[in-house]
Amino acid sequence: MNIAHHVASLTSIPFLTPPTGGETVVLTEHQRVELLRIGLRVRLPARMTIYRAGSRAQWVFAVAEGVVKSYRDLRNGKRDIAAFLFPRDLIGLSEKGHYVNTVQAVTPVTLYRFPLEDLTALLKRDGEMQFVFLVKVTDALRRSQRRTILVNRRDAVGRVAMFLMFIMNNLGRGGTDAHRVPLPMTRSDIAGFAGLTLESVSRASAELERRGLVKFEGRQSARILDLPRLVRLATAV
Amino acid sequence: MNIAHHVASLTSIPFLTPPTGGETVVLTEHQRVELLRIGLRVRLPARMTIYRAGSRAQWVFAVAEGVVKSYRDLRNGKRDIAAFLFPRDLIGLSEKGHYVNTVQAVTPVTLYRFPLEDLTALLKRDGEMQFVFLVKVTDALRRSQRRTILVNRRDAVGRVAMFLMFIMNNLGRGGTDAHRVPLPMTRSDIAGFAGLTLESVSRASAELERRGLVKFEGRQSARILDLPRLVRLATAV
DNA sequence: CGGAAAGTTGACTTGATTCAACACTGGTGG
DNA sequence: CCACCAGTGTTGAATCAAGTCAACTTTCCG
Repeated sequence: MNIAHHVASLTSIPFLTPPTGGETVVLTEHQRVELLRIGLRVRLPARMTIYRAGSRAQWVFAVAEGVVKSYRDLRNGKRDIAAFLFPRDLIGLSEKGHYVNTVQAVTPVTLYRFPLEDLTALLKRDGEMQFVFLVKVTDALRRSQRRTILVNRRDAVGRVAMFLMFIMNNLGRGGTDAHRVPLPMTRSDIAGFAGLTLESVSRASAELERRGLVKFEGRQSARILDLPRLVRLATAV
Repeated sequence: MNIAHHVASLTSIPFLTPPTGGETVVLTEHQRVELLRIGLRVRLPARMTIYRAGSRAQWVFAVAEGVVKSYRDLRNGKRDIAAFLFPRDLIGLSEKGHYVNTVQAVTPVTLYRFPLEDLTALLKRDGEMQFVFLVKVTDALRRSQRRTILVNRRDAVGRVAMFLMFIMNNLGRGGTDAHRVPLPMTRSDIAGFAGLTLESVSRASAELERRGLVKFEGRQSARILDLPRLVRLATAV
């Protein structure tokens, strides 16, 4: 696989409707080269911590392959999953020079690592490229808001349905089987993301299966049996 | 008041720790002028809708004065408050050319309105200015994530405490009385933001008052009586 | 002053959490 | 190769806090 490929394919939903509609590849060949000059490709095994909350923020990462989780451990012992990150997502959110979340590989991952200073310098120089990043962060903001809607729901079954839709929208491009949803994260991670306990996720999953909407195949994957009804349930709020 | 002042004072927490630490004014005189050339100052009364979810996204706004709420009406009749926006915040989040939330003035507001096309063109030309916007959106993302933590909490009292801290952090610069928290929004808005019902907000507020942490003075303002304990309660999660 | 909107309070319901016991899975070493 | 073990997930019963429904009060504004 071409090393440059994934950096090249940073895509996003622009502010302005693109002529074609939908997603677009937005980096030029030249920009790709510029990014690779300052970036380093890194491969990490599953479960590896990429950085910890509070540590000095030196890099921004772009996910090329795999799934990553971003979380915070709360005082009450719970773990709030701030986001799951997929190929083409950026990681490295910091505040006053320190990362705000801990980020960990869920699956084996390939990342591109950019020194923060070099990247900001490059972005300031190249307005078009920076715009790609701006759009990307805007997209992350939208997703964060959508997640809050998910967490605001009262019913566990609806939240899990919404979570499944969320994964489909992010890993759906897998191409193979449109009705198979990979679930590389643990139930505990799902619970943290959906604002539920692990037990509630388990019960809600069982309920979805009982209703014939979804079939869980092993713990790493689910099959959507009745997409329309699942969608209605997920958007019922 | 100088018309240019508020646009000029778009501030943010940069990726890189600024030399002085804390917030910084980041636009130069030249950039201010450029922005004002494409921007229009708008004053709106309280309750005025600035734009509706789903409508064509033509503008980006910067809040100069006042408080604004961004929300979505959900199918189940509830209203999810995505964010409260304060002076220096940007509004205009869109997806595929359409606004995702409805935005409404909570108090009388002054806004600067920028045509989306002109603004994007300007940003692409001026990498330094775009960086200010990038940082600002990054900041919004952080706040959105923090809000999710708030909503994830189980206890209503803690959520209201967290909400009060949130307002203090955003309107605290009012200067006058550090222990007075203005609450221009309705209880219903607070409920929507905190993921509670209006009744629960009412009861939680009463509880905070009973515990001697806060005194509600009318419905538009609260007085913090025991900040340390309130902070501990708000960060207990 | 009057009416509508906003907020409060109370009684009851509900569904997720909690606590606890049990089942499954994948990897390790005897 | 199998037995064991720890990590992960499931299921059940009881609890409890926020939601719901309803009556009432206060405030705001014409």
